[in-house]
Formats: sequence, structure tokens, C-alpha cells
Amino acid sequence: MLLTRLAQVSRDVAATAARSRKTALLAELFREAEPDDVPIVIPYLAGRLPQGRLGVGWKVLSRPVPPAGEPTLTVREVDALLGELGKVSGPGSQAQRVRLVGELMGAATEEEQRFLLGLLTGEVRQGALDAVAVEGLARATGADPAAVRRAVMLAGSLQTVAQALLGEGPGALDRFRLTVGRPVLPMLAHSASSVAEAVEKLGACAVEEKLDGIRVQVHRDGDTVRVHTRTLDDITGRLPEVTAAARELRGERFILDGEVISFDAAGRPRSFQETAGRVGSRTDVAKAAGEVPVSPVFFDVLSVDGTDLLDLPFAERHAELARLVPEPMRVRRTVASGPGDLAEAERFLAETLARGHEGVVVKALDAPYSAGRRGAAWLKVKPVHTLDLVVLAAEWGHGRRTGKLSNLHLGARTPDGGFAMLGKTFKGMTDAMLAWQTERLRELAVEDDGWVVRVRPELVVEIAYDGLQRSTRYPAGVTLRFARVVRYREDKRPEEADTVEALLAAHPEVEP
DNA sequence: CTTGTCTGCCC
DNA sequence: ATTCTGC
DNA sequence: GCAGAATGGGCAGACAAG
Repeated sequence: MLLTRLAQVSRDVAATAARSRKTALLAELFREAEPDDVPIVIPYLAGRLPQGRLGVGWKVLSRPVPPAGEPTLTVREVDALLGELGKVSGPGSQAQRVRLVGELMGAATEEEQRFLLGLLTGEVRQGALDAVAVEGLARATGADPAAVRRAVMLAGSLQTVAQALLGEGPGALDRFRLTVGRPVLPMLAHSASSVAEAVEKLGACAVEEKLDGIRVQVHRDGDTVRVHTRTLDDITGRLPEVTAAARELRGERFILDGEVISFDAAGRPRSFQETAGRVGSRTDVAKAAGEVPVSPVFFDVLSVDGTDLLDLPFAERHAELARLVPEPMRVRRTVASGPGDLAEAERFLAETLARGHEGVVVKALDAPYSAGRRGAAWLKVKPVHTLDLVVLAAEWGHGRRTGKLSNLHLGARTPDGGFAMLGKTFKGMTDAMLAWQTERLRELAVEDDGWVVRVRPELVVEIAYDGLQRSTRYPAGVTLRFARVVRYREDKRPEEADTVEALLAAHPEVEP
């Protein structure tokens, strides 16, 4: 199949609003694909590369290459070239990558270049990724969409399922059962703004501590232990403590879901930055583990001794978990039978925060494990802080925000009467706010380099954030975690904005 | 060898 | 990660 | 309620440049 077909369909999908129509367009293309093209075409149209990341990013792709006049590239040629690209490493590899990308782009038409660019940067912007591709795949093969979706969750890979389905038909879906050793997409949580709201929505529920670490899925099959991240990356080699802990458990075959976090000598959780740095270390694991040891803390079990527990209610899964995993290796929790137990749930949240953790996750006791979904059965509750900050600059948006000033540079007051930048945010703005701030900031503009518009520091904005982090990039030595706009404070003058000093005082646990 | 740039992947 | 938007 | 878009910050590691 020619790449130009994919580029056309991608463009058509992008131009279509209705998901049903996007699905139909994808299904039509999938039906056309020859068997050998399938494992390439499907991931490409889901906006992902079968090889995963290639060490090619914005910098390499930003060099313009004159496009070809006629479309001649086949998807298999592209796949072969990208496969090569993924393999280059060592001295001179950067130049080699630039050369290979140049070769590929030079053989592509303008439309194909656009498509490849989106694919390589992971920003296809066609309003269709895995989920729509799954629907399209189901329609192309006549399979039940729910069955295809479930197979993809259990296989942890769209590509694998697509190949089996197109090669063998709907019968192949039965093969994708929960298997120890094969990671499945983890269940995710929604947010709630208070424990009361969460308990109200869920009824009988468990309230569990939320640890600020790295999500892990641990598989043990006899002596073999594998540890995977939220995106199913295999990080077994970086976490010897987790492997050892899994081997100590009495079960021989199981899949556990939990968090990995580092505690200090006093048993207090280390900062997310410390835990994440440790988990990210792979060149000298023994040394990293000596300095920052980590512990697994589990909260769910998906499989024990060959039994798939996914469809059991959480209450029953947790009973299995308690049988398999000793208490110190499980998250702390309390159970609420409904809004009547709200006081206990709130006491538990307060205690959890006092112990240095991030918040709680409230989980419906009757809910199954919805692999790969952000189910409404899990609601996380974290304290939210707010500040009044001053907009120092804004960046021009992209995609659906083209032509709008979007990403705000936020400043807090300093003792000298100036402002220290604390970070940026583009979150929390409605389209109306986006339009309003674009106009307002334009009036305040003092400089526009085509990317950043610097403004007079006069506009005050209320910002919500989850906490402070140390920063080497920003002048105050700290930055806001997950900053988002709440509302503009036109009633406030910049001299009334919050100060760096007050911010630091409010977060004594973070040292700049 | 040191420093800076880029990428990928955690949240 | 969080939030908004269209389906 | 789901799925997707838009875009944040830190950190480790691989290379490039000096």
C-alpha cells in the first residue's frame, strides 16, 4: 500500500468531526490493506510507530526537506527505513539520523511529509488514536467492538490484536486472555474535589492512601518476575527490591498492581522527584538502590494461581490481595459503607496527608478492574492550593489553539518589587477565556518574537496547583506542580499578587 | 573530561 | 499529569 | 462518560561540542 493513501485518510479523518465517520474511514482503509501491510497501517493510523520511539524528535525533524512531486513511497519502505532509524546508535548517530530522516522526507510529497511529521512527533492531530482505530478495526473485520477493545487491553497492544484479527478472523480474539507475564493496561482514576463528593458518588467504598511514586504492575511466574510501568515499559532491571519482594510472597503465579516509592530512614515518603530519579536510573542500579531504596506497595491483584480476577468486585479482589500480600506491603485503607461513614473517610485523608502522602483514592467496592480505562469507579482526591499570580508573558498556541495566546508565564512578587517566574500553564482555560486573554494580553504586549509575547506585568490570574517542586530552571528555585488557571482576577492589582516568600513559607517541606 | 542539547518517560 | 470540548 | 487535544516540569541517559 502507498503511504499517500494513509496520508489522505489521515487528512480526511482530521477534517471529520463525527467519531462514527472517522471510524468508517479507518475501517475502509484497513479493509484495503494487504496482510503484510496490516501491522504497519493500523498503528500508523492510530498515530503510533510499531517500533516505539526512535530517538527522532522535533530538532531533527525541523530541518526542511524539499518534498517529492509524485507519491511513490510504500508503507513497507517507510517501515523499513524507520526500523533502520531506530537501530542507529553510538558516535555519529545524530548525523546518521538526520541523514535518514532527510532521505525519507525527500521521497515524500508535501502531504506525506505532514503525516510522517505527525507520526514521528506523536502529534497526528486527527482526532483519532487507539480507541477510534480499535473501532475501525472491529468494523473492518465484523468483530464485536467490545471484544476487540478487551483483547487490546489484555494484549497491551493494538498491533498484536490487529494482526491476529485480520489474519484469522474474530475467533482469534479468544486467544487474548489475561496471562501472567504479559502486561495489561492499568485501570486509571478520575478526580473528585472532596472525599464527600467521592463517597457520595460511589456508595460503599474503600478509601486508600495515594502514594506519590511510580505505578507498577508486577508479574510473577515461579522464579520469573517482571515489573512494568503504567505504559507497560519493562523496568524489571531497575527495581531489584521489587523482584525480591515478589519472590518472598507465598503465591507462585500472580499479577499485582501498586506503586513504587522511596521512604527515608524515618519512614516518611521521599519527594516524587527523588523516587522518580531513582526509578529512572539504569546505568548503575546497585549504586542508585543503595542511595535511594524503593519499596513496592500494592493495592490490587489481577490474577492469582491461574485465576483471572478482573471481573470480580473490588471487595473480593482485595480479599485475595490480603491473603497474598502482607499488610506492610499493601496501601493503608479504610472502608466506608456510604456517606454515613464520611467522618471516618475524612479523618483517614487527614491522617494520610499528615504522613506525607499525596491524597487518597476512593474506590467502589463492587467495581471490576477496568483495564485500560479511566473508570468512574476510582476517584482520587488531592488537596488543591491556589495563588494569585501575574502574567509575565504568553505563548502562541498550536492546533486548535492556533492564533490564540495560550501558554501563560506566571510570576510571583519578589522583595525588590519585581516578579520571579514560577512556571507556565495552558490548562483550565475555556475557549471563551482563551479568546478574552488573547485580546487582553495583546493590549499589554511589549514584545513578540513570534513564539513568546512578553507583556506588561499587570494581569492577575488565580492559579490552582498540587504542590511545589524544586527547580533549577526557575529563579526562585521552585516551580508549581500541575498549575492550572482558575479565573482571572481583574479586581486585583499586580501589587496584590502573592509573593515568593509567602509561597515558600506555605510549603516548608520543599527547599529551594 | 565537562557542559549543553535532545529525547523519552515518569507524574 | 489537568482541563476543556465534541460526540 | 469517553476520547482526544493541548501542553507543564524534572530527571536520566546518549551524544555532540569544546
